[in-house]
Amino acid sequence: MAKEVTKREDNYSQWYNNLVVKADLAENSAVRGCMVIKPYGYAIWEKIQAQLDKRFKETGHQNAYFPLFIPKSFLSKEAEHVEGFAKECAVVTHHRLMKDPNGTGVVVDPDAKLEEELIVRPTSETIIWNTYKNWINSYRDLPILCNQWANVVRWEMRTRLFLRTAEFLWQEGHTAHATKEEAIAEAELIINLYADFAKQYMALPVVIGKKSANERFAGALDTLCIEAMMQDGKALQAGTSHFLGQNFAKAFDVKYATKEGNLEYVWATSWGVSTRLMGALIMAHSDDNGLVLPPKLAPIHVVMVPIFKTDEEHTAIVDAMEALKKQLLKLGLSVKIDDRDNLRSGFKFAEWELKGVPVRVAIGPRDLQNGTAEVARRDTLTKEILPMEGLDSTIFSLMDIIQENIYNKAVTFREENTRKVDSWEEFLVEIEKGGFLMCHWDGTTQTEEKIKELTKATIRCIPLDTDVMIEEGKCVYSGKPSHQRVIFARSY
RNA sequence: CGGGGUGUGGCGCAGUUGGCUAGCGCACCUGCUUUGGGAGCAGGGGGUCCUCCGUUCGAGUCGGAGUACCCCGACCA
Repeated sequence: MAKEVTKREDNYSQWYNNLVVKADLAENSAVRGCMVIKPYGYAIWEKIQAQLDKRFKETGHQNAYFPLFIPKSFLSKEAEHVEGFAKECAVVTHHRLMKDPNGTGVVVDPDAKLEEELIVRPTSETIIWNTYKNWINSYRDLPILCNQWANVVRWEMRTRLFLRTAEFLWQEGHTAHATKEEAIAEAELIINLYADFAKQYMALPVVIGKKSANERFAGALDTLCIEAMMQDGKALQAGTSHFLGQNFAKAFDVKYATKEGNLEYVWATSWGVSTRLMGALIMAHSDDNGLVLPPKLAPIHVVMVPIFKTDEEHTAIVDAMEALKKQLLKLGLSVKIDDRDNLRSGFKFAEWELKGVPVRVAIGPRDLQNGTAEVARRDTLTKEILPMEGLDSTIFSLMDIIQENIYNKAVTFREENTRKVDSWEEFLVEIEKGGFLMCHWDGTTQTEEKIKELTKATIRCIPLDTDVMIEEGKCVYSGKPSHQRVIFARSY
C-alpha cells in the first residue's frame, strides 16, 4: 500500500499533488517554489514540445534563443508591461562571491555590485524587441516569426507543481509584422494551433476566446486564450496568444520603411504555452487509481507484466513478450516489459496504472498454453482475454480508441458542467457547484470586478467561435443590455 | 504581507499530567516460502526528536525567540 493515491472527492488539491509525486512526474525542490521534473514527467513534456515544435515549423516559424537576463531599464520601457510583472521579478544585483571574512562559507562581494541590475526574464518581449530593432529596416525584413523554448521566472507567492511554479519551462513566440491585419491573423493562427493540439494530442477540449480588458496580458491590445475545464469544475488557462499592436515597437522604436518609402512602426504578437499544460493533462483525465495518459503523449504505450512461478515459466513468458514487443515496436509503439522479479504482479498492475500507461498486457502460464493474453485498458479499467495471434494490430488500434474515448469523456464532462445562467440569484447558487457559467455581461470592468469580489469567479473568456453565445440579453449582475454571453468560472 | 497548522530514521506518523533504553507502519538489507490485483514469516541496519536560549534532579514533551515547510486569502501561465 505504499503508493496509494487519495480520492478526488476528498480533497482535490491533495489528490492532485499526491498524484504528481506518486506517478513520478515531479517533486518539490530545495529551492522555494521551484520543482524538479523527473524523467517520466519530462518524457511527456518532450512529446508536447516535439509536436508543438513541428506545428510551429509547418506554419513558417523558426526557433531562436534570447538571453535569460534582461537589463532593468528594458523592462520599464513599456508602461503596462512593467506594471504587470514588476511585483514578481527575481533580480541579479551582484556578479561575484567571496569567502566570508567573519566565518566560514561565502558571502556576496559588495565590490561586485552591478551598475545596472539584471532581471531574470519573467517573459522576453523586452529583450527580444530590443534585438528586433536591429533586425528590421525595411518591409522586406518582415515578417519575423521566431519562437524560443526557454525557462522563465515569476516570483509567485504561492506555487503548485506544474500549475504555478517560480521557474517554469515554456515556449514563447514573438512575431513582427508590417500590418495590423497580418499580426491579428498570426495571433489567431496560433491560438487555433494550440486548440487543435490540445484536442488532438492532449485529448483536452478547450474554449477559444478573448480575454476581457481586465484579464489581458500586460502590454497587449488583445489576448486570445484557450480555457479548459478541470475535473473539479475549475477553469485552467492553457495557452495564450497576444496581439500586441504597436506597443512594443513604439517602446523600443522599431520602424520599417514601407514600399512607398514611409517609416512605420511594426505590429507584434507574442504567444506561449508552458509546463502548465502538464497540470492540465493530469487534472483533466486522471482518476483515483492515478494518471490517465492519452496514448499520443504517453511515454510508454504498452506495459507487459509476466505472471510466473518457476524460472522456466518466466523465461518462456518473457520470450513470448519479446516477440510481441518486436511487432509493436514496428508499429511505432513504445513498450516496456516489467520483468522485475522482486515484485508481485498485483503490485506492478497498480504501479503502471498509477503512471497512466494506456494498455497493459499480462501473460501467465495459462495464457501460454492457450495462446492468449490478458489485455487491460487504463481509460476504462476493463480487461479481456485475447488471442496472441493478431494481438499487435489489435493493440495498435486500441490506441486510437483510447485516445478518442479520453477526449469524449472530457467533452461530456465539460458539457455536463456548462450551463446558461440568467439571474444573479441563480449565479450565486450555480457558481458554488463549479463549472462554466455562460452569462450575459454588460462589458464593463466594474461589473466584472464586482462579480469577482463577490464570488471569486472571473470572466474566463469571451468565446470566439460559438454561435449560440451571440444573442441579446441582460447582464447577469447589472441587468444592462448585452449582445453576447461570456464564460464565468472560478479558475486556477 | 494577514489568518491557521506542522517540524520526531528515506516517507507517513504515535509519543498521555515532563520520567528511565524514543516507538510504529511503509521503504531498505539478508534468508526462506511466494507470484492471475498492491505477499508472508524470521532476522538486520538506520535518529544531533528544526535551531538557540530558558525552567527543572530530569525536556521529544513546558516557556521564549528564531527558522523552515504546508493550508486558506491578496498576486499569477
